[in-house]
Amino acid sequence: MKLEKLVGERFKEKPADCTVESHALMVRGGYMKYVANGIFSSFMPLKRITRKLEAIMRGEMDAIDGQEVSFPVVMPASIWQESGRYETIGKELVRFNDRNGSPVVLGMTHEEAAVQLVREYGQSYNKYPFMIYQIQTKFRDEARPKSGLIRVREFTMKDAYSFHTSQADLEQYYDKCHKAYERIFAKAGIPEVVSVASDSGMMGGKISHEFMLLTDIGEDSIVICPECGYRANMEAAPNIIEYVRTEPSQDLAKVHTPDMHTIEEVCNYLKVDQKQSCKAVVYQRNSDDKFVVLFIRGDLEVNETKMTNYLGFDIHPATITDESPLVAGFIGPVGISSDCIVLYDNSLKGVNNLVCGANELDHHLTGLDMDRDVPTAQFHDFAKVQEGGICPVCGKHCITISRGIEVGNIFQLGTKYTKAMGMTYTDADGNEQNPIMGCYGIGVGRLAAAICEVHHDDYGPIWPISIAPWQVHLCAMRADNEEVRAYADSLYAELQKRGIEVIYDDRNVSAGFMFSDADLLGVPYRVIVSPRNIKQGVVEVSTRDKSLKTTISMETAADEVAKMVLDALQASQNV
RNA sequence: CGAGGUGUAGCGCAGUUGAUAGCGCGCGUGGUUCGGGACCACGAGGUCGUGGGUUUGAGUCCCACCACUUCGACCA
Repeated sequence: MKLEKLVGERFKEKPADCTVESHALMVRGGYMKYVANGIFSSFMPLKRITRKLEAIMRGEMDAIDGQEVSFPVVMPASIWQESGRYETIGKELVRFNDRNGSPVVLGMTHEEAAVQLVREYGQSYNKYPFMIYQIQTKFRDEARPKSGLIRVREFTMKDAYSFHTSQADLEQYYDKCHKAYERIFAKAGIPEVVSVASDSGMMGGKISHEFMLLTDIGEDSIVICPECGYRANMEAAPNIIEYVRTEPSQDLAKVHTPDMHTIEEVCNYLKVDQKQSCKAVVYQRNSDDKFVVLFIRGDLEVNETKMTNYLGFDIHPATITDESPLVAGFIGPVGISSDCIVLYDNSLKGVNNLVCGANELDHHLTGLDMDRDVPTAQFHDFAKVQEGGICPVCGKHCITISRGIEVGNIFQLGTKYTKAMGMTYTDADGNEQNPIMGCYGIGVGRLAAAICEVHHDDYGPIWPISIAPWQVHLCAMRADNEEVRAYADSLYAELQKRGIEVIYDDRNVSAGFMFSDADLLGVPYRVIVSPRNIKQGVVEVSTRDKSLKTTISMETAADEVAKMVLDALQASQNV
């Protein structure tokens, strides 16, 4: 490929709306173009990267007996009604009517389609287990797309669905898939991806893992124990509490706390540690705005996912008005309105001598003793784990919290979809059973962006050779020089003859211009032919990551470069 | 959905008290250059987001709407 003919432009200035480097570099490097909110078109360099990522995924999916299939982008609402998700999923699922007025949806995930495809096939136990997968477009009408390809509305996903006749078989396959995923990320050049225990959310099922690439721009918080290796998504990490009780237990007393609405203000005023306070965090049920009040120790933050999971319905932060049965800023467990759902976090269990709201304007209570004053309280875990918190596995105070990009996930779905959609098989004893499912996803574009995010410098991406759009970036400096052109042309042909993917820059432009473009394309090997080098009978070879910079003889350049590339490629696949 | 911000050439932006719409990059032509985004000359390119209003006159002031964007909410 000649760079001169490559469609798409590279430019110097950082686009105004880019908040992350991968976004800026991929726009500046001519990889993609904005179309609409959360929707991009790709140019050839990105297409070549994603094609290679997809090839890696195909290889690994095929290796664990996956069969590639294709599900539709537009599906009849009926199969989503069968699973129940037509009603339960929010506006991310795009629903519209076809010309006949029949409701249809845009595929945002394909469990329904997978069950629909194989429910006739899988009627006997002896067809199991099997796995089907596809690599295809998904559309999710996200509320807030951001960070370039990291969070978009339309994207390509590798999604796989496995079917089993026993939980043990699912677990065994799940583990195989887990290992396949590790190989995929290692081959794609980011072996540092870690799997973390996660919350299953709308997918259903119990066990699930997310594959996280740790970087500060990540949207997820990950709880890590450096001592024992425990890792979990913040959403799913249990918060362990140390039991704290002080003696003697004081009597309840009302204190005047004028205009003090936050727990910080109250604690500063009363000169007590926030750990000796009980704060109220108020939500409302989405369906009818009924108030849900959570009492939690003052220094902790609420994990809303845990609340939603416990409650079994969705909530949103409350709007408290004068008509509400709550006194904003002064809510406490003693004498709280019975017109709300009241929850207590584990952090308050058995604790005494707390400061809390008095359910009366400008007043708080001191001396709250949970056992004595709120004897009916039931305690559950609703808090976020904090930096330095207690590891739920090894019990040490060493939890660290990192940010990560979720590049893939795997779920043990169980029978949620097969049961809802009436997929059954006859087992060896002649009984009807629902197959047990697992599903396994990787976002292709997000993966490309995530790799860029952790593999770039100030000048552009540094693509791992396994997924780089090309393997060699050949620069003919002073292409108006006959010798340069003749030699570079022949080297271009010779490298291609040896199976090397070459992007060839023979434009008659200045060196800086040429190098800047090469940096933006991030091709791992750069080969420079120039009058200066020709005089010395050499070509220059360097790697994009600057780990290698050398010269080799013009006579053997094609063979040597080809060997370097093929060796590096081979090494990247030995994982 | 809540709170901010921004809409002016392909991109990044300036545009003062209301009076001929500008700069840089990019693009085209010609020339000079040539190892880290060179330079000169000439040139093309604009319904100033949309609609309404005020005014002799609106990119600029007022109102409404739309789009985008940042932060939250939400999210396999």
